[in-house]
Amino acid sequence: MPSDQSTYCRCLYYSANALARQLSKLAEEEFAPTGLAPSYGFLLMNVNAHPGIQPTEVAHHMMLAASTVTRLVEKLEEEVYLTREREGKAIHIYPTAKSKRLDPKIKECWRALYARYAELLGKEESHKLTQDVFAAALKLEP
Amino acid sequence: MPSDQSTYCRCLYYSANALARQLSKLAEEEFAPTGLAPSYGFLLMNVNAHPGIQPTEVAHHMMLAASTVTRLVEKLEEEVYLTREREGKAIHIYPTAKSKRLDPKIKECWRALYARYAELLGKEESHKLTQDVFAAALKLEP
DNA sequence: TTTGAATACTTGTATATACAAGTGTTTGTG
DNA sequence: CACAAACACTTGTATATACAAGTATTCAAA
Repeated sequence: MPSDQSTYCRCLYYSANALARQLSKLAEEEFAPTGLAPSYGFLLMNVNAHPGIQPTEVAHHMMLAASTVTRLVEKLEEEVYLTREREGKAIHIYPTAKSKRLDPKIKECWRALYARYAELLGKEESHKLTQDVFAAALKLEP
Repeated sequence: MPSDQSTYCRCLYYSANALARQLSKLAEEEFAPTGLAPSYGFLLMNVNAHPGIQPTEVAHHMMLAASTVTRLVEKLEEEVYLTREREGKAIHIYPTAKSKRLDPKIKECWRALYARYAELLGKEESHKLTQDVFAAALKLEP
């Protein structure tokens, strides 16, 4: 219940973080059936769709730092959702059977998440907002 | 350099988080002259503007969990930017001279941050985006 | 008036994320 | 060829944030 007349509402840094936090909460709830936090789910989808993908590519796709991807992949490897294979200086990431088996459920959760915020924000509005927000994120990239 | 054709760009959870991360990076840079991370700066502005404010109110204003506010205030008290006074079950937060002295600089940094993303996103666009993003964050609040 | 519920905050613990520095590999240039 | 620069990843460390459970205070109802 933040005050609408708050000065914060005029700051994109603040607003974007607030929105991200709210959505993260929703996403965590919706991804609960997978037993994974949303970022892990997204990463698995990525690897399932592109077996052999490299951490750097994943980092670019997800707009995360390379070190963050290392950490995520590490955990998912521990839990046998994927494997890493070194090839020279490069690493290739492959999904395991466990990961492939989970893929439909992840996608289901993803759709449920979409349905959830589309319901709260309006279908058209949420679609437009997603585009605008994504475009802005791209423009701010270093 | 995320692929524009990425599936991610259609997910608001993902896009909002990406935007928030980029803006946090900008904000950290712009707030560097204050010696504070952006959240601390915003909190101080809040307390400077509302001496005696309670943590709960701050949490509402900033859309943060109460425990997060406790943590932020704790640090700022250690560094003598503010003081806490208990009154029954309530706590009141007051700025110190140090905090009041810093206030203009914080506001300057805030303006610089605004100028920075307005330049990158376009003035009108960033203004509109801020409104839309804030409105969405409000709608998603529990 | 006692007691149970609500309120306001704190504490323990966990997570996602990043930066900077480190390691190992490849590539290009003198 | 040798060696420096560039690349791809990992590791150490730090931060913001949250949830759940805990403490202390106030309020309401029997």
